[in-house]
Amino acid sequence: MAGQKPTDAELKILRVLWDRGPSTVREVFDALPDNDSGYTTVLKTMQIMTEKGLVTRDESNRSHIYKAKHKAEQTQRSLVKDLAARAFGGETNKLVMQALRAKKVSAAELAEIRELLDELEEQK
Amino acid sequence: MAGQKPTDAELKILRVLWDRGPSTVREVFDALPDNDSGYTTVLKTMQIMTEKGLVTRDESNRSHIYKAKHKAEQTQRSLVKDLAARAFGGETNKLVMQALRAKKVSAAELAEIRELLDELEEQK
DNA sequence: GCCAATCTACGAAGACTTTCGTTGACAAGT
DNA sequence: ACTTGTCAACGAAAGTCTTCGTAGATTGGC
Repeated sequence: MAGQKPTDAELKILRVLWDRGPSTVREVFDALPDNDSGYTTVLKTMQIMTEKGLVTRDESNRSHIYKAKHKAEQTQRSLVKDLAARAFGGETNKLVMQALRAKKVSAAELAEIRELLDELEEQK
Repeated sequence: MAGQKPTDAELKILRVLWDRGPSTVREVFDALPDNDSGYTTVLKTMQIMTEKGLVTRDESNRSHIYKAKHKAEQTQRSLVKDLAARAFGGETNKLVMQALRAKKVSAAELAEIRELLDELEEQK
């Protein structure tokens, strides 16, 4: 019941909706980085996302207003879980370590992660 | 030139090859958890992986011996990077934090992550 | 040598994703 | 009212992924 996994094109659209909040197709289209696909492509994809339940829409105006069904954090977390399962046999800690090595993380960000670690350890 | 992203079925096979080392199709097939696909399906997928350059194979015996082209860490890291880009706008630290919240990580694992943080900080 | 088992190779079917052209409804301006 | 522009809806095309049936080659046992 966690809602299914968005495809690449769907995820791009979700990211716009998370950023902007409820939006029309036109607004999403304009906000998409690197206009690599046409307006009707975006429209079609958003219609499919509605069928799948990834977004909801308000049809009371001519320009329908679309809204992401799940918060960014929820979807992101399930994507991370999915990758952990598929590529790391569920060993989330391995995923974390690879992520940390994959790209430079600033000192401030490292500190933030440390705080989270503290918090998680307190919960025991 | 980092080699492309493996699909779901391909990743399952790669995980077996990483575990077992160079293997025949039969060995991979037998090692696959939850035999959800037939022998020829696995064979076909591995042939495609050869074309794509995800694996190499030694054809000197009748049973060809397949080998993952890239090490687990390389592929895993690029998968993590890819997810960070697609779902987190490249903010790897956000991905790390979601991962840590997504699933319980044992105390020992937390400690391991702390060590890595120390190491990364020393590199400055 | 012959039969059965095992292997590679090929091709095609079905599902899913992404793409966009076209159509018809509606709106706004003149 | 007429024209122009914007919108949702539909359907079809192309690409990819996963599936497996079938065919042909090779090996091993009898």
